[in-house]
Amino acid sequence: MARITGSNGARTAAAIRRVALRLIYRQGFAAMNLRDLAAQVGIQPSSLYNHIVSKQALLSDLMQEHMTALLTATDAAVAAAGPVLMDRLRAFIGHHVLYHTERRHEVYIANFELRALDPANHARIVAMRAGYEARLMALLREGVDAGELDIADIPVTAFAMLAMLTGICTWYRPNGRLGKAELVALHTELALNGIRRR
Amino acid sequence: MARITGSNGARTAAAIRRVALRLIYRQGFAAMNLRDLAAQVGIQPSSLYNHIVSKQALLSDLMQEHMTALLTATDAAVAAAGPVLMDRLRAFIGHHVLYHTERRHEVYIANFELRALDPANHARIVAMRAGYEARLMALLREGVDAGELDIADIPVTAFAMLAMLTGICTWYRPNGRLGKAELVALHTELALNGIRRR
Amino acid sequence: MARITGSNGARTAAAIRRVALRLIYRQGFAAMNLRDLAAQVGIQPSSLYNHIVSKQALLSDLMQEHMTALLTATDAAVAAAGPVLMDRLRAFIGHHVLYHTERRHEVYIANFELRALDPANHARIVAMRAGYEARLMALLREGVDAGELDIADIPVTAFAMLAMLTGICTWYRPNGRLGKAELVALHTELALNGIRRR
Amino acid sequence: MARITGSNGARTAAAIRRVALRLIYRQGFAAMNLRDLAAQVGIQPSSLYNHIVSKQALLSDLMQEHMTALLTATDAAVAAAGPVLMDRLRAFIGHHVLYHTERRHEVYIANFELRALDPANHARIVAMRAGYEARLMALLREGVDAGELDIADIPVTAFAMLAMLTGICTWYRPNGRLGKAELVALHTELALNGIRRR
DNA sequence: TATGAATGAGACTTCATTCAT
DNA sequence: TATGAATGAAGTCTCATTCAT
Repeated sequence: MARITGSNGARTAAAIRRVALRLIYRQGFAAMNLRDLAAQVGIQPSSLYNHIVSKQALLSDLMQEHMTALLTATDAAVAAAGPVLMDRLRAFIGHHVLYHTERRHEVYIANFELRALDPANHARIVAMRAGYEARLMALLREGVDAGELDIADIPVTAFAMLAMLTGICTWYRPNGRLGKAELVALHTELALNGIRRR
Repeated sequence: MARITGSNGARTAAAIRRVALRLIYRQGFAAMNLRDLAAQVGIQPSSLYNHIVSKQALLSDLMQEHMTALLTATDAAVAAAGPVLMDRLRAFIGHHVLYHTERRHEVYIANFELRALDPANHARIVAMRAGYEARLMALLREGVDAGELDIADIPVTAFAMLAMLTGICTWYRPNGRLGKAELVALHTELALNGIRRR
Repeated sequence: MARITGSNGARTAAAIRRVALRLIYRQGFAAMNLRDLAAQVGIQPSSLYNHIVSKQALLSDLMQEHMTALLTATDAAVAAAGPVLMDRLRAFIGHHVLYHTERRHEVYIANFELRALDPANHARIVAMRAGYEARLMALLREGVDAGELDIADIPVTAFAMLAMLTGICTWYRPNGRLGKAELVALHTELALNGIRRR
Repeated sequence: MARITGSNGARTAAAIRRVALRLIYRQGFAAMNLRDLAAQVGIQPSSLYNHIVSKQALLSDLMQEHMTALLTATDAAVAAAGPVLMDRLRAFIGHHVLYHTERRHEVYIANFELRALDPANHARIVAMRAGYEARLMALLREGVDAGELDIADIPVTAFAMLAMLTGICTWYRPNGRLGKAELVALHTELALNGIRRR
């Protein structure tokens, strides 16, 4: 009967986010319904509203948290790689691959549920996404300027690289044939081979 | 309001498919509703059912038609490229890029609405998709066996290439900065550079 | 190609009535739909309207034809029984049982779909039904007056007899355990035993 | 429009069942719609689903409750009649008549909406109904074996008796010409006269 | 914080019917 | 006489959300 003060609420909120990520990933935001979400959390639908403002706000929060975390973690990984350009580019790619296997639900949602956001939220998330793409484009430009990369069109190349690297989260399964290290190695080579000056 | 005298069933059916592709592409299948579809076609919602069996069957039909067309057109393009392996691989890539710019609605839907299919339809479409991937993998294997390609993991590479090339249809707009020929050239190089023996 | 002039239409109309009786009997008037009716007749739903005025009119026609036929046949059977009261009563009962096994679809519908009729049709059919009940009540009264029957309440007894005898069409099946003659004999005794002076 | 403060779930559920019985009795299950049901209960159609699973489940529940109540009450009435066979038979008949006047909506529905049940529910209700018929047949057999009844065919006679006694609920009105006691007396005599050894 | 009951909007779909051909 | 295509009304049911308790 005694409730662990101050902990149940937070635990419920966390469960809601966790289950929501899974459901939106599997079914899509529009197809996910709050009944199922509540049921899998173990509460009644009306109780969700003690933890979320609305279905739309839940999506927007999940996306924003994800984008913030992605940008922060990416910057840290690149910064930790030191000053050498190719090290930083490898760090970006490696981190992207790892992040996209470890948090593929968030990633998938952030990529494919943008259209479900209402205009205000949409603008905010798209801006953060553009920031991520801009970081890659800056690295590519640096490499071109330094004569280490051979790239005909930086934006198209950046999009192509991101599409390739992001595609992982549509088929990756944690217990699949390949380990994370192998995935990182394979994709780093595929990506860099495509652009390295030779 | 006004009934179009001499209205043509085939024309209506085609309009339904055309509008449905656009709406599903923009909003997603779950978020699209038949009211809007009917309105944009210029008929009443109930009239849709003179041409479709159900919303689900409409999706499944659109996907199946697309996959059939894609496989047929791909096979023709590759066959037309002659016997040389690298010509056929270039033909596959080039055709993929062109097809994915010209029919990006169908492509996008076929890639991202699989989860909206009911189990029977899902299995059917996934099998056709696997056929498409198998065609690329066969070309890659041929190239490896002939010593022209250097590929560490054929399935992963095939998925990566397809993800990269398919990504185009998420950002391509018909009147954008780049023409189709440039897109084809850029992506062919990016893809082949990643795997060519050097 | 050559059509048997003047016969197809009539044949279709007859088929509609035949199928309608079966469907209404099985599913009820409200649950029967014209799509199924048309399909079982082998035409398109819109073609039904070359033969019927409306779903409601079809029901009303079927009922009215049935009631007319029932009244006519009953009168003939009773008249053929000669002048003796008990012969006429037996004729009424026997005819009722036979008719209710042979045309149980019509009978069932006429008894249980009255509420589906619109007011005008309802009044017409109820009046004919009352005529049928009145014929039985007249026979019972004659029997009471002649001292051959012992009946406490003629209307209630008439209703009870009719309910009992009509009940047959809820369970009778043409190839069942009992033949028609046995059914007639059994029910005649049950009915008469209940009211015969002793 | 006004929301009834402190509204009571149990009360609403009971109202739904009460109104549903009346509407199904009057119009038939297929012709009854949930809009009308909700309106007569005083709630919105969607609110019905806080209390029922589906229209079909509502019907099935109503029937099942009725059959359970009928069987229980019948067994109690017969048991209370003591050991004498004819007393028990009279108790069965008398109870049937009373029950069929007092709960004629339920009775009528249980008799004439069987076809509206889906297969699983249909089988369940038909089995309970067969149990009721079996109770009467057992009494009749006992009477025949004891030499008190003269019955040519027990099943047919049971069906005929039940049809006769059940017919009451098609015409009985609470404030009609006859009181319940008279109805019981009249029908008991009609039924027993038909089968009593003489 | 959790819930049961209610809501209004709207979803897909069915239906009887019409009408030009 | 038959049909394909259209219609408007209506049907059951789902959904996100609210609110008193």
